[in-house]
Amino acid sequence: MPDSDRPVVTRIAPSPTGSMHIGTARTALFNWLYARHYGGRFLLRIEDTDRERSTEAAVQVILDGLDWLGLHPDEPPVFQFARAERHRQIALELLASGRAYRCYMTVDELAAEREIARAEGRAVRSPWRDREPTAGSNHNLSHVIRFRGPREGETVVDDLIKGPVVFQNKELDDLVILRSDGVPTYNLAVVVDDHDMGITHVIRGDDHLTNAARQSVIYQAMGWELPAFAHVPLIHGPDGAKLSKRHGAQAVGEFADMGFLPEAMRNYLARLGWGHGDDELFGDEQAIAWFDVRDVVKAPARLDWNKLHHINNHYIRIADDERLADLVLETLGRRGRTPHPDDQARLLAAIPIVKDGAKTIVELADLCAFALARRPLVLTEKSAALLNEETSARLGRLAAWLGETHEWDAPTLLVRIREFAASEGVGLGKFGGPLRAVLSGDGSAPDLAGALAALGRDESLGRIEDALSRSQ
RNA sequence: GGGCCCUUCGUCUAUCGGUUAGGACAUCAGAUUUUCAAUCUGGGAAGACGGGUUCGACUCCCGUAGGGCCUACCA
Repeated sequence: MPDSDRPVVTRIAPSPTGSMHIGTARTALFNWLYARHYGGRFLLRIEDTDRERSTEAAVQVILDGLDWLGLHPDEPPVFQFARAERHRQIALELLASGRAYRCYMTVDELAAEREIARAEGRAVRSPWRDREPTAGSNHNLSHVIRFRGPREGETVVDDLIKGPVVFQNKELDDLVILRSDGVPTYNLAVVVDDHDMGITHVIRGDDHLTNAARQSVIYQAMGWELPAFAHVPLIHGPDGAKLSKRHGAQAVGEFADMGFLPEAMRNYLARLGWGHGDDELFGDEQAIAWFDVRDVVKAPARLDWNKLHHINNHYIRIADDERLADLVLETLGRRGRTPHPDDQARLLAAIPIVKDGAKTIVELADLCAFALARRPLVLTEKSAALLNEETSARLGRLAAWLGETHEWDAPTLLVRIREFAASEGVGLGKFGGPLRAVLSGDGSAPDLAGALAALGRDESLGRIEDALSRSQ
């Protein structure tokens, strides 16, 4: 149940300062699931008030990332910086009502105070908080506007995941809400935007838990209704440390390039830090029906590549082959491979027989390589070594035997191969290796009958012929 | 330093005072087998530590240890 009568509105609010972290993706997923569960709206806000670090390219990365994941916001994104005037207005309102004050501390003074405050184990204090306003005389001097936070009592963040978290107000410092250059800061902008956008549930990273207290007092000063807060734990690397580049990947785009399917990512990410009994593999409909932020686990979760691979494999198995073929071609294209007109057809024949073993699209592409190779195939040294007088002769007889096969499909071919083995008085092991070698060039072909079926009669027999004529 | 959060198999989790502590991934063993994989069967594997409360604690309370977040005119 939502906590108020207002229709649920959630949002993901990333800052465009680089890549889109997988943790951000999971937070977006949780927001999306929660909104969908209650038939509410899921919004996107780009927090670009840091003019130094925000870039347009990074905005695109976020848009692309959410799009790829299939988490489509219900409204066009709100750009925070574009709303700076509104934020400034609120800052001035706070100033007028005495809930904020001008602070003229210099950078050096602030640094000194910070040091003392730390030594004394208390929050930073500005001497300007209690100074009488001097009728605008020195407003031209460089200064910031600080929020005048309460010094007494406590602020309770009633977090949906962590439960009630109590902060002593005296521990909270008077945060800057308007910089000396007139640009609003994050903590002010978030409150104003979340209020204006009608956000009912702020579901965000654990790292904002303390901010929730600071922001709560601003909501109160403005007389605005507080949203419900839910702080989800961060995602850590396999070693328990904060997820970073050295763990293999941390950006959504990297997972896409590695060949993970978006639906697999959604399933995995949903399962990471949240669960519904013993259910492991489930689709969006089920996730939406089952999801509740209150069930999100309190502890940070580690990224587990094995499980991600396993889930991805599951979704590759049930994925449409044409879609997989397109994805394989895309992957191959990124590697600089020149496409051929019949690639699509060859892939559609090969994918069904190899997809079960593919953990990623990149692996799937590798497994399909044998089907895409063009005649005459170049045999690796290892493959060529499998062809001697005896095996070549046998392959020749096999080719002739297969040539008489009318039904060119895997089950029939398997029977034919077995019959051939019997007629030769040997086991499949005697010619399986050489056959695989000439069919694939590098011995990477899958199941023999399947490979023959995927390649088709002409291509299969042609490859055998090519190899035999060359080894002579 | 201060404030706050967290702690069940290697990993993700179930349990929400009474269970042989369950499942999944990984792992190990066996089966199958034309390489690899896949598949099937089976096994091992956990309540950080120390105190309470209780007839009874993984579940509640306190402490310790360890990990994390915040402590910016970043978000």
